[in-house]
Amino acid sequence: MTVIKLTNTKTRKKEVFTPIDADNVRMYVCGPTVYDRAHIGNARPVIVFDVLYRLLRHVYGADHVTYVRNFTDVDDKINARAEASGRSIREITDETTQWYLDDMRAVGALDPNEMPRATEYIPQMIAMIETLIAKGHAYSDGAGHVLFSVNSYEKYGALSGRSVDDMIAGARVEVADNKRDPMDFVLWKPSSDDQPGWDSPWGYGRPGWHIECSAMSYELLGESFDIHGGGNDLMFPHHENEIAQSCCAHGHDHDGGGFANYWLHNEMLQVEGKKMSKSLGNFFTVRDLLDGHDGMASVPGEVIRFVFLSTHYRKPMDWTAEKAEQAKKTLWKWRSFSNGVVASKPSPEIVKALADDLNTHDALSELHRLASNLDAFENGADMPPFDVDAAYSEFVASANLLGLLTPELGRWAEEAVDLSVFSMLLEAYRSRAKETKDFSEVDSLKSSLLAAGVEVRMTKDGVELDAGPNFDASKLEGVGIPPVFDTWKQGGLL
RNA sequence: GGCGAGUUGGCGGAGUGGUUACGCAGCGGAUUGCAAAUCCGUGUACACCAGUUCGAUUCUGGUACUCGCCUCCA
Repeated sequence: MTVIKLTNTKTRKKEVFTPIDADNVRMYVCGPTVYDRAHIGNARPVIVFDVLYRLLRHVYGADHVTYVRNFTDVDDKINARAEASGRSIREITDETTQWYLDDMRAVGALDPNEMPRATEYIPQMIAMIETLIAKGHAYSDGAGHVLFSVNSYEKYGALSGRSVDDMIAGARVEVADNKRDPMDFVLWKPSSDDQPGWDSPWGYGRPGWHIECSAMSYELLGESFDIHGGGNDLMFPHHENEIAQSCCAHGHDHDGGGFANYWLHNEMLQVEGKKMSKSLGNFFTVRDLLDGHDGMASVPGEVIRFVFLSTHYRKPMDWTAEKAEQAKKTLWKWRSFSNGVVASKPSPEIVKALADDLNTHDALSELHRLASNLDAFENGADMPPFDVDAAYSEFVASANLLGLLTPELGRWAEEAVDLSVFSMLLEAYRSRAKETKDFSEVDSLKSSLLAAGVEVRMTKDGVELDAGPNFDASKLEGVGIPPVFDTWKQGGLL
């Protein structure tokens, strides 16, 4: 069995991963609040944990992993969006949820096994809040709010390495009259008539932010499970609060045990070296990239995925157009010679790289090695004999483990372009030039083709033209086909 | 102010107590009418200052700089 090592935020160390139950490895990842299109930063945890999901399925078996990623469909940002647009909340959350699924599938993310919506787990949240009150970890302020008492949980702050005293000293906490401690956070809050709400023991209201993940993970994965993931911006307060709620609700208020054993956090994403923000004009959504935006060419989902995988998940990642361009060229080439190959088993080296704390970059390096080996073979390099078919199959299987070179993501590279007219013309010019030694016509046509993104290869056997990754058919419109060409064609000279 | 991360060759980006990362770009050669593609060869990097060590880019301490979180933004 492959040994997987993961960096656990809880211990700040890379640890050997041992599941609670190898027959059912359980992972929970915090999903989106559905009020708008996912920006490219949102895609990072999705891709990172998708790779982990694929690795776990590879190691423990596809039917022995349960991956849960929620949709937060009750939130004040959604309320604000509904009010501003005049549309209903449900309309907005349904639409945004579908967008999210479409966009994440477009970057090659498998659907998790469960995708619970927060609003379908309100009774479970209320039950958990009642338990917390009964155990003395939460209190009602009598005005419709229920708050979690951070002082009732001595390990509060352990995940993010903060103490309650430090944070209060930081003076960034909101002071409110109804809190026993400034760090106490809301489990339940009252709703007005025009806000979404549910009846509860504390009146008509809605849940606070953190309780949903505690309630849904408990419901779907149990009191204890293996992995909990998310962006590192969620470490505090969201994950800290989840831990406090869950541990206290399930009798682990003194040891901090139970709940998730391994906490994984991905680093943030930047764009061209800067934090993505609307004011800098470098803010864009996954859909913007997929469809093309602001005059920029569209970026295939597979290319987005490749770029993300080229940086380790615990390091800040910089999205640049340059990286996307390089990734596109690489994938184009890999696709061109692996087209139609049936995947077998991934290379042990790829599995090893991923098992070492998801070293996706190292896995890509290994993929490069496998690819260049095949490439060298294709080009007739002098090399020791090997099982060529097996090598192709292993290459594709290895890429598949990373979610690359899958059939679903291949459409962008499959546009068949008929360039036969141009290759015949080029061939004709060339044979004539060989007689006359005047290559100007050949060179002129060649430059036009190159400018349009066509790969031109002339060998002694003939001319070969292929549309490259940046092929632009419109640039070929101006290339003249001389009338004599038709004559040749009709005369059977070509 | 508190917590945390990072600083690697032209660029991107892994990794390691002593030996080649890898990719892209570059350079030389083969090949080509010229190219492209491909093949062969090529670069000796690890912020700074101390310390530990036979030996540190890799461990320890410090300095500088960058960045993230502490604002229901992944």
